[in-house]
Amino acid sequence: MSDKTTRDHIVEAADQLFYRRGYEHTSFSDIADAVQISRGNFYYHFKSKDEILDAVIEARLANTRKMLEQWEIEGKQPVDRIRSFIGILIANRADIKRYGCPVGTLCTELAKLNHPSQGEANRLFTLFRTWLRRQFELLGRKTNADALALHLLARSQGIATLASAFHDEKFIKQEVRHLYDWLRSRTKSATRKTG
Amino acid sequence: MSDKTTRDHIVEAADQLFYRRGYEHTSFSDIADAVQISRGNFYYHFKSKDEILDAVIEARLANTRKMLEQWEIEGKQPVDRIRSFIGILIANRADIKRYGCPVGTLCTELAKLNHPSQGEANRLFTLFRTWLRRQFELLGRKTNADALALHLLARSQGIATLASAFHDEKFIKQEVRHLYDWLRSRTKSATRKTG
DNA sequence: GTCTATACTGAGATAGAC
DNA sequence: GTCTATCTCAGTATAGAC
Repeated sequence: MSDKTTRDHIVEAADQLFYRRGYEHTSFSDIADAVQISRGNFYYHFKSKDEILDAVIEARLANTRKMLEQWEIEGKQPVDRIRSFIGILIANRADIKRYGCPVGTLCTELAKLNHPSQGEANRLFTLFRTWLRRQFELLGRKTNADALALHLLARSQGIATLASAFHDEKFIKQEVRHLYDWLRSRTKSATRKTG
Repeated sequence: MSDKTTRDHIVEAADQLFYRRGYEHTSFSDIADAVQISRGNFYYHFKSKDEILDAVIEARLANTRKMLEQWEIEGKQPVDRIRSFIGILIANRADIKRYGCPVGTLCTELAKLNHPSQGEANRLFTLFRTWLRRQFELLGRKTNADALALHLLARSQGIATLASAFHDEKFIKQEVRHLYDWLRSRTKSATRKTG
């Protein structure tokens, strides 16, 4: 565990800071303080701040893939797996209340900056979307699995945004209950509408 | 109409730019270019960039109040008024696809910056929340009117975030249909659950 | 690999002429 | 009220010693 390279430490610290303060608002000094290295030393590991961002996105993609695989192992039934997804809102509620969703807020920021790595960041959303779609397909929702996946993603994003604005954890719990209800109603053999 | 002061022009241009590029990423030069004045001239009208932000938020609050009043005049029934709210997702879909929701993205950004005007910006959310709550109360949903208001706000935010990430207007229309369905189901005398 | 020193840029902000 | 000139500072990035 302690055989992490300096590079790994930089990426880890940057990941945290980009989440909490935003990409643009995080300076090299901020990261340097966190990793306890000098500012100059960065450029041995990365050519620019943008390269750090790309490394952070890459790391998040890898971690997300691992998490999704784990959920797939733990949950035999697709419903259980989707419940795992919904569950992160509860598990991470303290962070979400303070900083919002790491995926949503990063994509939103990069969009405003018109940043070249927008596409890379959006792959995080696509990862969840594809995975959720597959679970809904396994549930027998072949025709609208993608719509259901997007719907669930959107609901989660909205919950994160409002929870952060109003600093309200109770709201997260309230909405998560509704999401579980919604999932149940989509699980019953009834072939009703998407949302 | 053309008796707008320079101050008004600054606030208007800043409003647009803060929405499209974000607050931090917008520089005085950007605003100066848009308004066609020199950078130095700003400080006759505002003491700092933060003061421009406050003026922008103030303007948005005023515009929002006007809009809500208008919806209240146009829609005799509370359901129609709530439908007006949902309708902005369609009316502004082109902007939402590119820049997300002006309220949500501003509040999210200020939260990350830990900016002193966070509270002011959040009043925009509160404005909608209170107004929606009143409409749901008029609908006879006394006990959970606030939860319904928050739920609708969250759904809208999620739609805006995903539409922006995936650059997908069709998704907005799809989800808006579901929102109208949801509203219909909350309108029937049935006293079911919130979401 | 890591450091210090430094260059360069763009940002917010001020002073003072007109 | 609006301008130009300038200040200060923080940010990214580079050079070169160790």
